[in-house]
Amino acid sequence: MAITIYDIAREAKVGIGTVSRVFNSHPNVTKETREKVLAVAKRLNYQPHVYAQGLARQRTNTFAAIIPFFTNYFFIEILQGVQEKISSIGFDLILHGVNHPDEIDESLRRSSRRGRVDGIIFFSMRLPDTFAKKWKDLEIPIVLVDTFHEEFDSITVENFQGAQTATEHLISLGHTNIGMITANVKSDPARIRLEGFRAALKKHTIEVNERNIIVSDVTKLDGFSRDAGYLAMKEMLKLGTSLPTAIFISSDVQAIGAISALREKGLRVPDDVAIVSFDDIELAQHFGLTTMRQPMHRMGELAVDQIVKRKQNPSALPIQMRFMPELVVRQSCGAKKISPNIEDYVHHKDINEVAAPHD
Amino acid sequence: MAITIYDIAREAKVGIGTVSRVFNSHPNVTKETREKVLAVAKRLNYQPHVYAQGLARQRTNTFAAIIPFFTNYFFIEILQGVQEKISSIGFDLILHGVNHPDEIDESLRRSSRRGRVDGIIFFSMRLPDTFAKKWKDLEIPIVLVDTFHEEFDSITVENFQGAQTATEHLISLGHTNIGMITANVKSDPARIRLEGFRAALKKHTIEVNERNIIVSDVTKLDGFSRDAGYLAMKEMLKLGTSLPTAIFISSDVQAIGAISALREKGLRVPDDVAIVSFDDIELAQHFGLTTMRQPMHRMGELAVDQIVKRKQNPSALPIQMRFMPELVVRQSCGAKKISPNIEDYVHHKDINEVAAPHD
DNA sequence: ATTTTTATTGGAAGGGCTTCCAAGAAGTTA
DNA sequence: TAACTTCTTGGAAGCCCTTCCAATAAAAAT
Repeated sequence: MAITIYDIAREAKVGIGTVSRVFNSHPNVTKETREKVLAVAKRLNYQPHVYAQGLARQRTNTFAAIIPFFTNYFFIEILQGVQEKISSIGFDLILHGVNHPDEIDESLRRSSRRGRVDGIIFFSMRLPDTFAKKWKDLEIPIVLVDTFHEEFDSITVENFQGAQTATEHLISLGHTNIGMITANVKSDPARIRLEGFRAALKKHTIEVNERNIIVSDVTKLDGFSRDAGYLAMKEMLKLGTSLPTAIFISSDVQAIGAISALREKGLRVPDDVAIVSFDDIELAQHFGLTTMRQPMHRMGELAVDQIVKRKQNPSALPIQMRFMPELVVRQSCGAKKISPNIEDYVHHKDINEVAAPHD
Repeated sequence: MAITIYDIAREAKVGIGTVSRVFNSHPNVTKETREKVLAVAKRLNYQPHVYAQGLARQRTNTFAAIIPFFTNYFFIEILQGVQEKISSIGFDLILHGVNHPDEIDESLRRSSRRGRVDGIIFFSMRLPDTFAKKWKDLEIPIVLVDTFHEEFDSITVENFQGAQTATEHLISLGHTNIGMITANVKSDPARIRLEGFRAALKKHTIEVNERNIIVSDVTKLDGFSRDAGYLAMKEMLKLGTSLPTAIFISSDVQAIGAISALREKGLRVPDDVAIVSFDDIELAQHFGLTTMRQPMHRMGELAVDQIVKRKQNPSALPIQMRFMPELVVRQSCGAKKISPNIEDYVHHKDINEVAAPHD
């Protein structure tokens, strides 16, 4: 049924080796032979069999991405970078969404099956120790994004510095009663951002009021979710009149949830409470969030680059790439805009009114 | 290096056929042999080679999803359903993000390479005619989601009815000066929703004022984007005092953009302009959008089911599944809330309020 | 005890490609 | 012209499985 190189070889009156060489751009094929073969291949509508190639070549031209399932826009934006880069080098992407921590092992196992993929990009979750131990036996490169393990290549963001910058921005706006809402500190980024927050206050000799720090104990997505943000803010609102005038929130999605909670109480952002968050997902713009931008798209691209490099040089020492997040000033922090450009203005209103049109 | 069934056969002192049978749960293997083989396999940490299996079995246990690249949350929510279902049946998912219409052909070609995938799920875009013609030569099942072609299985939503329901909801609230913002009518859903809108007005003998209809000519994502919605509303605002008091917008993302434009002019939703949109992406909740819900997650799952069925019965007539979208009443339409409890609104209400999509 | 049936097993063939080796053709050099 | 290189080519072997067939062993029936 399907056309194979044998069919082509027969029709073109050449050997299968020659046909193969033509398709692999091997230099030692005369122009005439090449053209003859290509003509026949085209006529028969030949398509190489990817699995047969994979088996013979001992590689798959496929990478796997293991991602905590995309309820979270942060991952999607990274994934975009991954996808674009991957298809630009002619590879395929196998996607593993992990809905529950238990599935991590299963995903890793499936992906690390011999000959399944040529590399794994592992996102945000803590790499299980069991895997780290076994890994040396496999020959598959793996790169971590938004998570860290000293034995592997990783691409992360300077969470500490970023948190510090965010907090200092609030300080620079004159706030002294500053709080923080953090995701579950079982997650490294959450924990480190909290440390950065503390450090910033300390640096400016502002006393840390522990009651101003709400640590989420939500486990789903490690608390990097709107719900978690909403709940945390509800909790913080119990502070009543001593509510902080400014809050650093460990992610944009949480900030969005937190804003909902504030709105419920009739509090306005930034007038009553100034907010700075982290990530700069696309939505941050809608909500006018001042936030620490992570170059997510770029991180995705780099992950692919790095895995390719790692394949070429498996024994090099693990590389750690860290990005410095960038402060993006919008409206939620209440900073004066130097240039009131329209786009930002648009979203300013959303924060206060549109999302809850009526109550 | 890598362990093969030959290694296991040797160690376990059995034949390779027996080893294979053990792993394929073939019934005719004695318990002792099976256990012996499994023990050795475990000891050697055997992993079957997926490509070799694929080659021998003539199938891949992999599906491809071809998706307009996910700037649009609508797709992501469908993709979640797809992913969950796919991994629940032990298959893998190859993801093709299409950033530009030109890439559609390339993606289809790659996916339809012999032996690459066992099925294709194709989203939202118009299937190229060239492919439709060639398709019969391939033996790969394909199912369309959110797009239609009479020769293929498809899963869509009743856009006409949905648009009509949405519009009638506005009519039922007493509006008579009703407008519509639609995405690019090159997209079928956009066009059909417009037709439904017209039909609803006609049915209630409200004259259609063409100036109240803004058709986006944005090509990116066929105008199903925030920017497109923003621009369209800017356009509509030129109507000045004769601005419609209610607007049906062909998607949630556009509605979000449109609301921004309204806010800019100091207009409030729903007080000044009532809005109903379409999709019910997760964000709709946040913006309090009254919208027509599409069961996206479910559509994703069904797509997988259907492709499995189609594999079993390739010659059956194409099946067309259509969901009736459901009106979800929130705030943007100005309808009275039954329970003004804002907490419910933020988190739980929508979930309980809306029945599961019917089959 | 003998024949028939059924359960288990080994391993060749085959799936479609790449790659290596050997051989023949063509081109160089002296 | 002879001896040596360099190109080009065909096809066997190998990648790792599944599956089928034939063979053997065990169980059942006579």
